[in-house]
Amino acid sequence: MSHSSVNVRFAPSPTGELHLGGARTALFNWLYAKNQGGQIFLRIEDTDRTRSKDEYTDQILDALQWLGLNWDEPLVYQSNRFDDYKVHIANLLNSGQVYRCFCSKDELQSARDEGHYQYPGTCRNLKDEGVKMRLNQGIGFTYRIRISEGETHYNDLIYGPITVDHNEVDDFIVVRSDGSPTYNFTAVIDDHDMNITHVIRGEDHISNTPKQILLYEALGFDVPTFAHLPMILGHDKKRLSKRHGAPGVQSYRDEGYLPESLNNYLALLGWNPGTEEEILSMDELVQKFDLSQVQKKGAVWDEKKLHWVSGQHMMQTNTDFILDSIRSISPNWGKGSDISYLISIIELLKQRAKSLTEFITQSHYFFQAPSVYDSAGLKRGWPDDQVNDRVEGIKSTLQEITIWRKEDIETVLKDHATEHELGIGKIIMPIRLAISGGLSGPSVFEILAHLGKEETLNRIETALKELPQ
RNA sequence: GGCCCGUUCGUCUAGUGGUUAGGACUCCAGGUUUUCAUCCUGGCAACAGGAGUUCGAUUCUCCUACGGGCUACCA
Repeated sequence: MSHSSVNVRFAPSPTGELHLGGARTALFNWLYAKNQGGQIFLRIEDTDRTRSKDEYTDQILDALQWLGLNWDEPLVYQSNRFDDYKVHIANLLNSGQVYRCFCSKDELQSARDEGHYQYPGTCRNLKDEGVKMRLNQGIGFTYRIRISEGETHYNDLIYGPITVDHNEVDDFIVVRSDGSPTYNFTAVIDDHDMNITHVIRGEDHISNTPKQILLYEALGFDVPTFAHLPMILGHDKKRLSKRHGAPGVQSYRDEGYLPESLNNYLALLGWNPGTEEEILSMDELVQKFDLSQVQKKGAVWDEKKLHWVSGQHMMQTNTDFILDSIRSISPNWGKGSDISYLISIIELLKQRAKSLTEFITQSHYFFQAPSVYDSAGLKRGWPDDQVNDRVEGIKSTLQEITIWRKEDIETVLKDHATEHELGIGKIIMPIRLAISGGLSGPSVFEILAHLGKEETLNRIETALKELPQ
């Protein structure tokens, strides 16, 4: 393994399902790793034992798998690493870089309530006897890092140079009174132990970064390179959350979006390939991805554009694959029909279905006669019983067709129109209504050919009986 | 309150010390289509504000405003 190889990680905490922001972070990490020929690791940040749940871990892994963001081994759980953290704490305590703080949560909270936002340093310089006394009294304590004066700066791959004065960095807690390590502490140790070279994460971590750098230095570790990604926003420009009705990644799968579409749109949110291309395959994304093209500004999530991206991908997607994908979200779709029939239906709908669910909702009439007729459609296409006479004529014409294929049907119906001096629309609209229940869809001639002569005539017969309503 | 970050059409974005400030989504109008969708053509629509630097600033600097993030014994 060469020294310059890139290692990145995605480190979700299993306190909820994978949401869009997390997916975007995962994607950018993954794209960067693949682009650089590096590796991407996954770390489950489950140090908060009360909020972490295994079912969320499962959901997150499932979502990542669905997105195709496969990760390298090993998969790291922070909850398995508590012993490692303890060793480092002991060392830091010995060297005096960390000290025990006996202040209670309530004390600290009330100080904050009074407007003192920073830790007042109450226990910073306790003498050994003072510490010993409190320990003997059984007073609970946390460990805090001792931050010295100065400033810390680093060069963010996306935001550029960032400097923070240590006055702004509290002696923050690294180990809680229950003995569990906090995020900033575990993240540093893990990123070091996992050989992470590039930390790519959300912009909400910018202000954690100086704290972590200070910890890297205290522990004598090399500091990795940081890159912070802008947030994904809701329409109110606030960070996207459940409040915006932003669901987990799985619901996009259930809504019928292909992973490639979601990835493509997610990539476009805060990044562009430097050209005006917008529809990109995973391979193209990997090839063109570049952190220096990443935006600093938060980006508003736009469902409509996702839908458009999805439609573009759908047109380019292999039909067999679409069939498999439809079946994966709706196993019973087209059950009982030949695969070749389903394939031809997908071909017909491919240009108009922008998601897998739209294939399903737009294909009902290929499998069963319409049970209701669209009312707006009836107004236009079958307003009164004059239409019935017309349709009777069309029906007889269709009945005479011997070879039931699209071309012949088309010819016959067009001839019928000419013969009776009717606009072709006058013929097609009622027929479309009769066979599909609505006024939109692929070529009527195609639909008739697919349904077969008998089924077509049956549906027309039914419509003649029931319409006009 | 403090600190950090940001600000080009409604949204995603391109862009340069001198451009008719470009593209995409959405929306609207027209064309193609038997319908819908696709596709094509056209249209609406932006440099947050104020100073400064400069012959000239959307572009560089500063200030203000606005927005976001952090300020937890969450991650």
